[in-house]
Amino acid sequence: MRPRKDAKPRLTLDRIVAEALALLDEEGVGGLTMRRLAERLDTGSTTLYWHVRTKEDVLDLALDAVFGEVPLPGDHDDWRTAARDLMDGWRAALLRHPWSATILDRPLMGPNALERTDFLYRTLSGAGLDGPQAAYSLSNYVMGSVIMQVTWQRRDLHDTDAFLRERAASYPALAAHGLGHDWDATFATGLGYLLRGMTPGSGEG
Amino acid sequence: MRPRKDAKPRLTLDRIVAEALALLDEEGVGGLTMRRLAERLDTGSTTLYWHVRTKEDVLDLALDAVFGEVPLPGDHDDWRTAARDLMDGWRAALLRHPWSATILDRPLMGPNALERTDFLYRTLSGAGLDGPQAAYSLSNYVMGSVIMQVTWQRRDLHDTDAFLRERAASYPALAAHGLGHDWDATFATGLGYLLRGMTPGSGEG
DNA sequence: CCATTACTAGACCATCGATCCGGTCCGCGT
DNA sequence: ACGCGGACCGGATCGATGGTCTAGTAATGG
Repeated sequence: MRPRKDAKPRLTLDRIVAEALALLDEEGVGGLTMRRLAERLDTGSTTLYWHVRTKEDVLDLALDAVFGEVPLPGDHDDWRTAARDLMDGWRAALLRHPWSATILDRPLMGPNALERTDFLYRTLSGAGLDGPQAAYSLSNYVMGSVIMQVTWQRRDLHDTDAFLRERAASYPALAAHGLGHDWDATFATGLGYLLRGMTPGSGEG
Repeated sequence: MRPRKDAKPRLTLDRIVAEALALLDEEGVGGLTMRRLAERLDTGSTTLYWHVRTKEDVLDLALDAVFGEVPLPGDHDDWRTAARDLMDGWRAALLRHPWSATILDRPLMGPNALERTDFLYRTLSGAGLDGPQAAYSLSNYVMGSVIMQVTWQRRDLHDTDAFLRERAASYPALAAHGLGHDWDATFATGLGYLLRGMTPGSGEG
């Protein structure tokens, strides 16, 4: 009836990545297996390996797709505003896909990540700073903040705080303050410290 | 002749953790399997599960052992010096065991980690700062810095820089500067910015 | 019409974390 | 002195995974 058999749309790398992202969003890193991914794409697991060399490739591609969601700041006269916008967007994208925080221990060599890193380099170098040093400072801070936030938000804070209160003798400060707090405010404050500390001209430490 | 049969010393949790740490140091996270760990302890894999609930427990214990290597700073009149010492030791211990950086995406609830976190809380709170906020800012920065350093140092920078130079048109700043740089200096500089920004009295952002 | 390329799938392999079940050794109460 | 129960041990095994082998089928260009 239809011009082609309508059962299966063509399998493409884009479809694989999109489905992997959906699966990761729904079930996290542990839920992504090549079999389940193939099943959701209505194909066999072997077929995936025609488009992809290893599962690591899938993760790399999915992670770079997350970076693709980060908007590149427009033109700013203030480099600090541009950097802050980029870091805020960077963090927001990673937090939208919490699984991504747990696989950040891999080189970010995808085109989306590279494009944003290059933008960061250009912005900071253009302001008279040591580009790599300033860029690493900022992005390291973002990565660490996201990883820690995702890690601790996964826990049931009620149980954790109770655990700490039982050991108040050993950990008085932790028991007193608890572990929950305003992640957004902490991130913004620390980012502000870093940006304020970077003064063009004294580029190197 | 000997009081007991000398073949096998008793298997204890401490021996398991110590051997796991050695195995991780030698072969990384991928090299740690329950079978191989048992083999090195001259026992069967099943036996490990009498002392340990899951493999995750082994990783948690090994990671906390790494934190145990971090020296607690002595008494300082300057809270900034104390915090800097702790963060430097924290970073050094993680870098001594690069595998640890890749499993930092888990709650640090071991006694060694908690003891140091509590020390950090106390130091910062005692200085009139918002303890949790300041502590998270600092430790997030340390975690991110270590993870990124380990991640990028694993790569062959020569190949990576060549890869970038081939794409200099797309990533001009990256191609110009390359990715290698002085990790220690970058870390120290950024940590200085964070510490300088934390002014007691204006504890909250 | 055919052959080459793009693509698909089922069976299969080695390995992993974890468990079942059947043992062995040691300390303690009697 | 004894024996009994819990601490401890290990071979076989389970279900699942990442990845490959082999054998195909659909489309395309000569």
